[in-house]
Amino acid sequence: MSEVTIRDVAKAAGVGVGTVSRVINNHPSVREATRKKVEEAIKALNYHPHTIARQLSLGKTSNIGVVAPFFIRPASVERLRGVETILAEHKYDLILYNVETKERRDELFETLPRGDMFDGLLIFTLSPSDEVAERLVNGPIPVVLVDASHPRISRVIIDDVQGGYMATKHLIDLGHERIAYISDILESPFEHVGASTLRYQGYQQALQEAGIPLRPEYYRQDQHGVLQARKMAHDLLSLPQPPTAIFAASDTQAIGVLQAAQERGLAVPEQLSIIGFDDIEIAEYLKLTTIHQPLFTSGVEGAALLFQCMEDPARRRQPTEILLPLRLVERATTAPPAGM
Amino acid sequence: MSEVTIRDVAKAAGVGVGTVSRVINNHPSVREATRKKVEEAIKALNYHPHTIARQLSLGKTSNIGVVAPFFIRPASVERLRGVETILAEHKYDLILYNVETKERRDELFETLPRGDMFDGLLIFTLSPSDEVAERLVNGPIPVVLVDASHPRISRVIIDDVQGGYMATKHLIDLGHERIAYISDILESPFEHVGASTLRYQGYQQALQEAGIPLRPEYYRQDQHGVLQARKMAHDLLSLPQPPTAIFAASDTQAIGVLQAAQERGLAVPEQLSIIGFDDIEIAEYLKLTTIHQPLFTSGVEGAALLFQCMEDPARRRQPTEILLPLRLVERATTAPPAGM
DNA sequence: AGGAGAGATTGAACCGGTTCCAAATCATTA
DNA sequence: TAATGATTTGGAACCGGTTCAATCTCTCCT
Repeated sequence: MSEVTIRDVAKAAGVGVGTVSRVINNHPSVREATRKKVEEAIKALNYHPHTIARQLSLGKTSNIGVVAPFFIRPASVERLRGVETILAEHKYDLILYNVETKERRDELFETLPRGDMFDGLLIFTLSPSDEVAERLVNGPIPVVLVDASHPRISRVIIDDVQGGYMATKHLIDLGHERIAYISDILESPFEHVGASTLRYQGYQQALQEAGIPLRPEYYRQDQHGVLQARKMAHDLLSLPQPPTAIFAASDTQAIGVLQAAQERGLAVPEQLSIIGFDDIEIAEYLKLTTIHQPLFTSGVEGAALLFQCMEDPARRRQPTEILLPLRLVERATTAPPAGM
Repeated sequence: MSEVTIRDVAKAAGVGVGTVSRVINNHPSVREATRKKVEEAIKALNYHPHTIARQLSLGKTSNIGVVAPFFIRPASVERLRGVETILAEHKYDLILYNVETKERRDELFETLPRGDMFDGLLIFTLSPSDEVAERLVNGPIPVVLVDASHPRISRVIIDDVQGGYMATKHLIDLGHERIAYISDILESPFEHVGASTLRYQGYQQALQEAGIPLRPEYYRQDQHGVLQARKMAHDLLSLPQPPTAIFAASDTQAIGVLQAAQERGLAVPEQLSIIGFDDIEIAEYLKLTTIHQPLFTSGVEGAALLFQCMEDPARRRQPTEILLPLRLVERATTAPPAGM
């Protein structure tokens, strides 16, 4: 089918290949008559330039790569959507690398920095080790982290410690003292690295500030997911002295907590307050109180920053940090504890 | 940085480029001693083959393209996840084309069939016109449709008419007669082409079969989205004789209906039955009765079929149709109408 | 030792674009 | 009309791989 090459067009139009190339890239120095001749030949042969060949000789791909762990999670999807809007503006295509295992992550961190398939790389949520960061910095293409961090690489992040603090403080201000925290696994160097841990720090800070002692039994961790969160909530609520409020490290996990409360016939927020994190779309419908983080915006900013780095290599030397604001969104799942 | 080419390696190892190439692709006829020499040179120079150059000379990209309208919708995301599992097995990468406007769709349908960026193309939800289909069939790479249809192209689909029928029949069997249907815009030749229309046909069929007259005021359409659905539900429930059951063409829209019911203080399912379509993840948490369609599986099957077509070009001549089963999932949002 | 045949190796040609130097054409002016 | 300079144009060389025909090296056998 489309085995028509630029040389075929040149022959058909009776010109040289250079001229055809110039017409395609509408370079100014082509006489009008010639241009027309070539354009006709192109149409007649139904010629379309071969993208890969073009990329090779240009040394530019017009693709950007995105590494997204669990891109099915609502948060990743929202970010991706943000990225997409910027890419569309720049006429860039998106190569998506999903990551669901540690092995896959390592494989990608090994191969991607060569960056011969794209002109820029966006990494979501996975904070690189010093060694990987080193490779990324020295690699041929710019990299921007979104929801992940490393001092040597430009990044778009939120202050997770502050987020954890805000959520916990909100519960304390309502009068709660028995406040639990559930999250995905902190030690996992893999998923959502750091975020849960940092939020936990914020949680601890707020408690300490209020003079509320930390109770180890009020902290649970498990794989991310509604089901696991539901299980953890049940465990917490079965304690001799159950918490009056639960802070879940993500809205998805908060849904599991809501579910558990419902199953136990506990009224929310009268008997149990629940606060999430992220403010994903469905949180509004569920009337879930949560900490809003600008997910869509993080994608937009990350992509925009990446394009800046691509245009101006100098920016790569001096990593930029964009810190996005958090906001408490009070809906209907938090209230003062029973009896206040 | 990585400007090391295969010729540099050849020189360093004191062999010809052909030999280096053979080592890279571990072709058998290389003597052990030579192989070792080359491998050392590769390591010493930190050489990595240039993907794009490889693709050009091989005429193969190891990418597959996916066109997904509104890939942020939970249904698209689930499908994508299915696709991803198959790609990972085959070591293929994923180039994602999001579509949110008619212009973008047309642009993609114009440029993608050339298929020089990938070895196979998956199109979600957008049924091609005869003209586009013609181009796809004659194009250089195989194409598979998922949740979209054209007689000349292999596809993975569900029976939307039957789905509409099942949902409506369920409500009728419960005793409902005042059954409304809401959907996204039928005439839109663009989004979710056909599905809503076909489900509407199933709805009509079921009503007719039960001898229930069709009431035009019980059918509403608007852009896809929770908010729009909520508005439509309010309109329906404000009618002098409001419906006792609402069938929403997607779970997302069903959420809007749930919201409206809640706002009006209508008990679900006692005063209003609601049934959705898709069975997205959150439907379970919401206890939404719905028609389950195998979203994840559709991605898996679509990708698998595509790989078959890529391996065996003969399969392209004879388009395959894979019809996935639908299933009614009864949860807690449907019940007999009040007073039965 | 000489020769046949299998196996290993080389490097030019190719994939399909872009670029750039040199050559050709055109327009302008003396 | 010839000379001069500005525009256009042609096409070889290049991007970095793979491939294949030709050549070189071994082994093994008589």
